[in-house]
Amino acid sequence: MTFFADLHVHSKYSRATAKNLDLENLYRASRLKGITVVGTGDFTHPAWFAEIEEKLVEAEPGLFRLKPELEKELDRHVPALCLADVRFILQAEISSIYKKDGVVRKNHNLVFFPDLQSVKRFNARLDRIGNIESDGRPILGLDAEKLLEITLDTNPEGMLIPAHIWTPWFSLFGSKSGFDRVDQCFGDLSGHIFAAETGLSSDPPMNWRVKDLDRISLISSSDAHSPMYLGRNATVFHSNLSFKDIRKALETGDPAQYGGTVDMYPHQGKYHFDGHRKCGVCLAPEKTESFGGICPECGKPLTLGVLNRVQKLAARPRGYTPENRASFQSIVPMADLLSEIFQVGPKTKKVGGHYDKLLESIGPELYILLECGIPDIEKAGVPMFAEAVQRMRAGRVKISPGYDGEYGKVEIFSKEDREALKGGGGKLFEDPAVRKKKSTGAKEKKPQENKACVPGKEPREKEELSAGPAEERLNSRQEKAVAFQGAPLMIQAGPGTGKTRTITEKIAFLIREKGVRPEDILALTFTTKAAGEMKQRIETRTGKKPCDVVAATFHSFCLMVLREYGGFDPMVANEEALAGFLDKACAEESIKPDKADLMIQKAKQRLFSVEDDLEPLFGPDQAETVRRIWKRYEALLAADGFSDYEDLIVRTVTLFNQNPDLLSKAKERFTYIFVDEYQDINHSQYVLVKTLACGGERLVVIGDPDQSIYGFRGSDRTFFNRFEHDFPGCEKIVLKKSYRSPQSILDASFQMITRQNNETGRERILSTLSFDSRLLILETAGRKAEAVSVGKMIEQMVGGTSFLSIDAGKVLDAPEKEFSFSDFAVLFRTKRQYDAFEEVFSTAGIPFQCAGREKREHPDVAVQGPEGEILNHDQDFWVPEAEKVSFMTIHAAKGLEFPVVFVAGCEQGLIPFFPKRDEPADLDEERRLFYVAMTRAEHLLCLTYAKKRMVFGKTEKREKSVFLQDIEKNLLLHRNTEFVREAKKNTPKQMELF
DNA sequence: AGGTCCACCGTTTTT
DNA sequence: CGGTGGACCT
Repeated sequence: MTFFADLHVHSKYSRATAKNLDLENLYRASRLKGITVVGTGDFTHPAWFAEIEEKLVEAEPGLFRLKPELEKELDRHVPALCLADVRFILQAEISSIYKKDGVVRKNHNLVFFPDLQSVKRFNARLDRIGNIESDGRPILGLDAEKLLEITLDTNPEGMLIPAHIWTPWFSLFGSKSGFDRVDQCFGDLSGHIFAAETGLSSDPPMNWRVKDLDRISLISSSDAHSPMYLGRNATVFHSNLSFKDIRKALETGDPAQYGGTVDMYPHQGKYHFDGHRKCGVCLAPEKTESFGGICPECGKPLTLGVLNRVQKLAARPRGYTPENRASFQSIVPMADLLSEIFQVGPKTKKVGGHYDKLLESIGPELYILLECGIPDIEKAGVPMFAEAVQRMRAGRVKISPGYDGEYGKVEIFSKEDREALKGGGGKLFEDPAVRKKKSTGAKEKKPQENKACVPGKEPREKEELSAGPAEERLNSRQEKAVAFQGAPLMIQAGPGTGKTRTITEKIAFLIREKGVRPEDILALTFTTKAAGEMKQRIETRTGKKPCDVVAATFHSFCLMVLREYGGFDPMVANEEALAGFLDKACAEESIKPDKADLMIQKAKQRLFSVEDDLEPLFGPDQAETVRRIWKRYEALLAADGFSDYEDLIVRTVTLFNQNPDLLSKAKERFTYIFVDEYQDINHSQYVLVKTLACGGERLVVIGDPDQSIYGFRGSDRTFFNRFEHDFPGCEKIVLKKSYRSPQSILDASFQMITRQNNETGRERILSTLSFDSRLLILETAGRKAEAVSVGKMIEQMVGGTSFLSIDAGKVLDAPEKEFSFSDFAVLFRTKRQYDAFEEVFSTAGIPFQCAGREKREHPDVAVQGPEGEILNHDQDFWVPEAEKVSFMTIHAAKGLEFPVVFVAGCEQGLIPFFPKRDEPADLDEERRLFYVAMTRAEHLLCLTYAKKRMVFGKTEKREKSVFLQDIEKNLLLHRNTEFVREAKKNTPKQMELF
């Protein structure tokens, strides 16, 4: 049999869809339109799937029908001539946003299954990857290739069809974030892609020009967001009614089974031509070329349409027709024809009335438009309608093309036609003047030359760079730091100034130019991660792997020394064992284990022994208690032959003190000692460094005292400031160029941080970036509102156009940038703040990951790696490449950078944090924390705060952070929640294209 | 031993 | 508000 199918629709659970988009109305609309097989849409949505299970029953293999009792009820409201069978096919659309080959990709794919069980399994798998509840068309950070793999894995009979493959924002071939070829997207699985959806803005002849699509069957569907749009595009089948037969028809492309498509004129689609909706500029691709892709009105890049993109990928000329091509027919939806005839909107009562009348007297819409004889149409008595259908079938329609989200406009009758037809003249049928004509743009405007070319602004300052490949280039200060020799060196490296690069370059320089043996270089760090990264970068830079430079944490270095020089092999007790010892040691004492732990560590860090006078550290009240606990703790450790971490450093220092020979040996061995993050050094580590480096010129320390945020665990930045005193004759180099943040962010953070001691005369860091952005300050009602606002901003920015350019105040003075979820970080002072955000983001379907969240169980938040796999639940980990928004504490964010940074809770009590009620413990460290937070941003920094917040069970009024008062007003853009709402209202098009 | 009630407290975190 | 832990009870 021959039938029409509409294989891409949505339900009421998708964004921006009609509330009445339920199975009953899909059924009814299918009958009115003449569609036999209709997609269910949205089967991933739990509520919608429940409706599917409840209301549908299998009719033919893999196809479903409404339960008879429901059909019966509905039959009464359908014209007699439209009473035909309707079958549902299980269908959903998945929106994938992910990075591939370093580029953000966004595409939509249709997934079909022949049975409910498969859908259940499929949904269960997606549920672990992202939030499928929040929208009928879920947004997942899932690679399309992976999605295809999951589909086939769930049921090899299932099919995945890339949706509206040409739309700029979300599609396989989209100009904004798509691919050039099918195999770039689907890799080895490309063979399983045997069909693709043309979308409203392209039709088969456009697709025929692209060689990559030769083996692919084109389908056309409505992507209906309301029942009335159903069937505006459709696919024709000459097959049996079953899932298998439909699949086979598409897979083989056999003209005996697959009958091609019915398409609206692509010019009617929203993205056919190029242009700017706001500027009223609509251009054919050739014209766009002549303007260099720049809008002649506003000077920004034009939104390129589908035709443009097709031409870019097309190997064949316009009008190329392959052999054995499937047939296709162009239509104008009946409501549009009637709207044109009566010169009223397509949704008006008048159009509706005539529409109903036509269906009642002739039959379903597709039959009227495509098959019914003209005389029969005339009999229905709708004036001019038969003529309109005839012209449409002959292609005699004029359409102003759609562009940049604006639908194209259909014109069938000119003013003169209208007059003539009203006058009853029949001449028009032969009028050769009315041929198919395409406008080159209804509102095309003349270019304004001075505006037309606004390329990127000149960089703020010309970089003095040394020669060599880009990654090796250093600015003059960095170069000086690399080449400097002859005295201890301190490099002060503010945020984004290329600290690690300078240090690795210097090490590479010593090895390459100065003949220093790699194994004679010691690089000390505070974390294993930092040590690993350092090692890796040296390997990359020197091209030698493995690298023999001793890049190690303080603790692992000490362990090495104790083994190699001290002749003993300490065993460090694990966390569990240590906790056990502490528990025992604290039994019957007034100090709790975790407090005692901190105290003992503190004493060891200060190189106190258990016999020393502890009063200077803990006061007269607690000194003796601590001593008792400490003694017991040491005994317990010794009994099992354990050490704790601090012991490693203490013993190493002691070893060197007591054995000058060993010390000389160690000094001889390491001709160079590098210390990274020197501002985080504590007393015992400082003594160790000084012991090893004393008397030589071999020491290089690097760090930034403004980023010292670990005072609570012993770090003491005064060692950094004392360096010149400790190592007389040393050289100090300050790096002053930031490669990370825009100037306003640097200035704002500078103004804030220099207030710590009312500093004056310090030089600010200069940005090397060619754009700038003001800081957005967002005031929200409460913690939920704060999370919602941030979520909405992220949605808008991921959606395509930055919401930033919408606001007249303009936050970001930068070229349009594409953001993906991994580009965002939300930073918090406390982990407690995660809660509201997790809840809101889960509901909104925005993927996120929390860094360093411990002792929290969130089985509903699956931990997912970059491949969309579930990698395990035991250890909570944060994957930088995962396509997710990062939630982290400011502490955890140190050393990282993100295109867009939100700092949540910029209010008194959180930033600065008040441990008690009224006063912060260490205002300066809180200030430095905020400094670290602010300077993570590469493009945009948004500081949010809540006007009220629940604190210890009571809702409190909150004031914005005092730190914000230290920033000049002109760098800031203050907004409240309303702003987010407004911005959202103005940009519905990106996330909901159709 | 296991359960219930009430008082209390509430940051940041590496080795 | 919400989790923990000590005190006290069954």
